[in-house]
Amino acid sequence: MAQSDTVERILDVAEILFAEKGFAETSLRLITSKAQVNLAAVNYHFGSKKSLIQAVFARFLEPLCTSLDAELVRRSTAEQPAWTVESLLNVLVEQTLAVKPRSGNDLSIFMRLLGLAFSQSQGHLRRYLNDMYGKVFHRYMLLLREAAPEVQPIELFWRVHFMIGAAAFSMSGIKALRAMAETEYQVHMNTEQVLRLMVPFLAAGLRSESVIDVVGMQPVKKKTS
Amino acid sequence: MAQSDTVERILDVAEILFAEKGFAETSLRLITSKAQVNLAAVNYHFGSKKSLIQAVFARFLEPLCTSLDAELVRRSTAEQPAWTVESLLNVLVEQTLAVKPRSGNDLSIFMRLLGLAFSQSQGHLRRYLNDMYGKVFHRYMLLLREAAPEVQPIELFWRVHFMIGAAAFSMSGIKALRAMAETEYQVHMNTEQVLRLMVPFLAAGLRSESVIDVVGMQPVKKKTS
DNA sequence: TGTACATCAGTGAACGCGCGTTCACTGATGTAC
DNA sequence: TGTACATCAGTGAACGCGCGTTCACTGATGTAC
Repeated sequence: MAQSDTVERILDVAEILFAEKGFAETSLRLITSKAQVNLAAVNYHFGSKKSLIQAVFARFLEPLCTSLDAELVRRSTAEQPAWTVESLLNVLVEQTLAVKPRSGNDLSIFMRLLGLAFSQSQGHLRRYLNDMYGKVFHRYMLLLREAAPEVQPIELFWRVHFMIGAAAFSMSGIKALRAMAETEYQVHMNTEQVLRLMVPFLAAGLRSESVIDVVGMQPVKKKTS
Repeated sequence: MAQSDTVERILDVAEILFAEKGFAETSLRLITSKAQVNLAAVNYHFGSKKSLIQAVFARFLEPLCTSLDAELVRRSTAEQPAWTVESLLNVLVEQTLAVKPRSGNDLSIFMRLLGLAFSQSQGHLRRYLNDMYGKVFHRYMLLLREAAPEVQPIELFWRVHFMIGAAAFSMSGIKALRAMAETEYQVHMNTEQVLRLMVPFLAAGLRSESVIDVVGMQPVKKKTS
């Protein structure tokens, strides 16, 4: 066995199984047996199960965030038409699609993992992702805010999370949903097409008229007042 | 101890803990010790951990689905203005809010549980929920289709799932998200306000202009051709 | 009214199991002299 | 070129632990005669 082909094999299998079953429900024994690797190898190479989870995320988020960040900077400094909500959504879709081709792994695995990162209560993971990729997310949020100045920042904050939810959820269940759509409407769609279907839905939602003043909010009380 | 006050105590505690930590991460030992109840009592009263999970859902979904269904029927048969996308979303929000006041439990617990139901891979739970509450969901889908006739059925199918995702995801992470919003914008919002914030976002997305012809689809090939 | 039995909520202790992790060890490869 | 040692990926077996579940049992209450 060539040097440390083991590490890749563990990551490949772990990625698929985590996406399929979640973190707590996927045991190291299952991962290592499917990867045809010794049980102790995970702790040898990664140190712990937690670190393995982080490594799985790093492997696909690192290139995505790097290239997304570069593209945001490039098109912001170039003399180009200003960002619109649509163009911001589109650049996200394009960069996600561009990162995809590693092994035979499907785009939907990435999306499902992203969804899990938020919904499973892995505190360590949320902290890790925020430390590593918070900067890109923040830049994206700023651009989005400029592109939709009529929406109040806090409402935009929530809308972005509605958007993440729509994406993570649909993508995470995309296999089952596609099957349902096929039997019911006799039409086949791939993951990329579903992703593109999301753009106008989300753009319209993000730009829709503000209701935050109707809903009402209380300012946070200061501790010393 | 009066007869079977135990059952309620277990459900109360389980509901909170499941919402907080997820199903796999919440042990029966933790539930029974917090409920000050014997460990074996869960299996005595519910039969298994799976059944306890289902019982937790049944206790709050049963009244919600019953009253939602009744309200849909009532307003469909009454001589009322036809359903709009907004009024359909609003009736869902209203019925959810109306069910809330049982013990001191927060609305966000219900919402977080709903989110978990989709995102944790509990196959038995998804099957159970579909069996019990699939009928109401189907009725709701039909009304939505009538309210947005300009959107092609298959695109509406996907958009409804974008919508479910947005709701399930934001609600399942609502505690963390609210904390972020508070530190960043110095504004406190409760679950009800977030829920109402979702309505215009989703309505605009659902009604947005169709792009399905641009995205392109292949008709499903018949097996014999 | 008194006795024998049935029912049933609840208990305490133990069961076997699968988990993440640890550790002493192997065996191949590289390096120093 | 040969020997001694270091490095390091990988291994096999065991560790202790917490888990869901089981089971024989208790003790209070209800019922039949």
